[in-house]
Amino acid sequence: MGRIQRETVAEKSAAILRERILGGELSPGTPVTEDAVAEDLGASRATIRQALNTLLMDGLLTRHPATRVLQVTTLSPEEVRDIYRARRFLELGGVEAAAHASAEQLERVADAVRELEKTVHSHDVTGFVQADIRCHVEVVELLGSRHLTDAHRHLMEKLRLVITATEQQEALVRENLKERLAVHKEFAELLVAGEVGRARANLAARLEDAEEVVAAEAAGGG
Amino acid sequence: MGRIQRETVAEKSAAILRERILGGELSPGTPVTEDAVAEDLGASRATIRQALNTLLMDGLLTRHPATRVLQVTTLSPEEVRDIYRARRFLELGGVEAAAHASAEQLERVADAVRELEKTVHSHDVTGFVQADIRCHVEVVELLGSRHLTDAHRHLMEKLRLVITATEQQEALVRENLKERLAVHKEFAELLVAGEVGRARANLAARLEDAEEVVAAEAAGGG
Amino acid sequence: MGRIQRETVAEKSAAILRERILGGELSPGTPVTEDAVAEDLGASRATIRQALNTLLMDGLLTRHPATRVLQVTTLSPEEVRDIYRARRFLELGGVEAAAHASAEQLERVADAVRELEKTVHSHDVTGFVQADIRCHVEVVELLGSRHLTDAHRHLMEKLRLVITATEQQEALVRENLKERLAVHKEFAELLVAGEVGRARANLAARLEDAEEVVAAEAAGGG
Amino acid sequence: MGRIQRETVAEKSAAILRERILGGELSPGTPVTEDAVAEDLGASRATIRQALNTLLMDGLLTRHPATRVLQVTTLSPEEVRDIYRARRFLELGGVEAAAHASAEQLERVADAVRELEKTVHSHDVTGFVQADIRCHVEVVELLGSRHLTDAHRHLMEKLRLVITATEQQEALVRENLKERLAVHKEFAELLVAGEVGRARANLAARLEDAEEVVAAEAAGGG
DNA sequence: GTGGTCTAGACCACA
DNA sequence: GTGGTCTAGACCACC
Repeated sequence: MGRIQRETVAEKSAAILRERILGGELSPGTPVTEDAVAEDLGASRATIRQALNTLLMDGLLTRHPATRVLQVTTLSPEEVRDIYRARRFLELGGVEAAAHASAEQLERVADAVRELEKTVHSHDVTGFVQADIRCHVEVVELLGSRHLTDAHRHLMEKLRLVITATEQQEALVRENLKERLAVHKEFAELLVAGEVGRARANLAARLEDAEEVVAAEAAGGG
Repeated sequence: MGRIQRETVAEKSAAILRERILGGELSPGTPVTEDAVAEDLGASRATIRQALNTLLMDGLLTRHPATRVLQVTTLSPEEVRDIYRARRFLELGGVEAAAHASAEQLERVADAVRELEKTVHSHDVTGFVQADIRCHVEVVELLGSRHLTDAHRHLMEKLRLVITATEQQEALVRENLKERLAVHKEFAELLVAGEVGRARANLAARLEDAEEVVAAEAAGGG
Repeated sequence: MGRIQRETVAEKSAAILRERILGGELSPGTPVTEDAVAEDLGASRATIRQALNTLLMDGLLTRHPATRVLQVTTLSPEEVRDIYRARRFLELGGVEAAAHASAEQLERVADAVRELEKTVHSHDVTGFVQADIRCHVEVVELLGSRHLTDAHRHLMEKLRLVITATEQQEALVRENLKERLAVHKEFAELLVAGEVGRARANLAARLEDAEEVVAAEAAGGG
Repeated sequence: MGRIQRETVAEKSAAILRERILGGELSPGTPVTEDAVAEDLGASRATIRQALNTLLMDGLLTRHPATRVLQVTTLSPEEVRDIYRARRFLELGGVEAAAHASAEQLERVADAVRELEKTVHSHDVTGFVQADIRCHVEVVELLGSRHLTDAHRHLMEKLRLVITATEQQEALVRENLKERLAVHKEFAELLVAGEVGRARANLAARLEDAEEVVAAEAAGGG
């Protein structure tokens, strides 16, 4: 725990930019030039280049084919739906796997939900979103493959591009926070109780709703 | 039509190195230093750095924790099994999805098998391996999500690290080439016929066998 | 070994256009405008301009004096005869030089003929034309000056403008492929045997025949 | 004759630079950057780029393989000898062709020599060099192929890279101007008289001498 | 509509 | 930091 963590300037830069993008500070479509970033972060262009490359491969940045200029990725509705198809497959697969999961594994899902509950009580919307994500991640963990959870984490990150915290959405979220918590709790209970079919239905319904909201957002923003 | 596409020196370098690694020219554990590669490929260190970073993120290179020197990734048996868990999930999921797939989609799987057949007739072992991979890729395509097929492609590439074409293996492969083709053909027929259950069993058995072989190889090589 | 080499978009564009012209895809007289090419190849006008300039200086494109529009060069019969005068001088000079050439050099000519033989056996007409050209190039190589071989290569390329692979010609070529091979083989043997006079006569006759055919073609096509 | 000749800025720029290089104003090895030239000549970089490209293809500029920076070409002694091999072949071939040349054609050679004589009388060294070149060009003209004379002109231009007017050379040239004129006159007379063999010897001797001088110069300069 | 010219801005690579 | 490379978008001139 007390271990020193070396982190290169490039990695730090990438992390900062990632946060800015996913936090909505840099909205989709914004051009991102090496020079500007280098000056802004006070690093050399070569270093920034590396950082941008990381984000490019993560899909957070996209290169304009002609000008080669980088810009914050704009997710098309079609791509959002593709991601949801993938999520559905991975997460529902996780639910299915719950039937053979150890009690310890299931407990981690339940724990994620409890964490979600805390954020509701403290009216912490940002925390809610993170905890919500963790709830989904833990379900995929049930599949027992690091490679699959990595792929899933990647999908979730990409989605954050479009779920950027607009004020309206925040307000909207606040409205139904409790409602959503209830659904999550029900889901966790079903899972622990071994009621795979009903847990599956619960999750599927949630994903379907979310897909529509996010796809609409992507269509509107694009 | 004849659209031109640019490829930077860094991309070219990465592609060359990737081919060397996956082709077994650079075997797992081989240290890879910026200087050496830079001189070898006739590019500057900064450029090579970028290329190596790409491969690092692809998992083809690993950084030695102590010396920070890059080396060709050595897959542990445990990691091989993790990859196979992921493959099993994705590919068997693809089989399941075949029930709702269009005739056109199923045709692509059948086509991949036909291509495999050709390589057997022309005794093209290298081609066989590639066609074999394509057979599996096409099954995952049935899931209809680019993100999932990308993830799968990534897994397959990593596996090539350990399935490197040793002469012994080639000989071994030659032995049972026809046998393996027969299994593939049966699989394709079952899939097209809508016999999901039996197709699933066919594929599951193949994956299980392969996992044991590859995991053993990884244990031996490491 | 695996040294990387860069190729600019302009160079790539020039190469593509050259191939289209020499391959007969763009026939003599066809107008070539910057805009059209730029859009077709997906490059900017400035870049394409550079590529077109290269081809202009190579003589593959000609600028219409009035409209200043570029068009694929149409070789006049007179120009064809000029080229053949030059070829005759260079190639017959090469034959003369064979008297003082090393065995190794002569072997390269013989090798070119052997390559020609292969293409006949495999009924590869395209390959035949290329190998035929190489036979002539190797003779000029005997002169031992890179500048002369460059000039010769340039002539051969220009001729390809009018020897474009029309189907009729292909058929015609197929007819006398073996016959032409025989003459080539005899030539190589004479050369290696040091029979300069007879080798000279052999080559001179071939060039004279070819000149008539090509000049007629140029007269007809123009 | 009174026709208007449009000349693009790029062409003009190329001509100016060519003159600077061949006139020794820019000596071999001097780096030539787009920016500097653009500012110097008052044209845009795109335009200059085109001009530089022309000179690059003419062999007057060379691109440093690593840095891609252009610099005035430095001729190696080996390349000088290659050029002389080519010149020997072309010019001696021209002499040979004199046997079948028209009186009018031979007259042009004689005229070139007369022009040379004038420059000697007016002590015009620069003019002497130009007239000297014309004497050689006219001989190649006897071959009757524009393509060959073009190739020859190209060789002569490249040589001017190393025959740059150093003061010492100028002095040296002044010394033997008359002597060289005498040899030229003898050559023209032999040619007109149909004494091909002796004309050939005359020219061959001159070329051999020149080759040694120039190759030595190239070795010294490099 | 085609070509010639130019500006402005960015990326790419080397050193 | 320098230099090469490329794009985008504009203006003018000519037929």
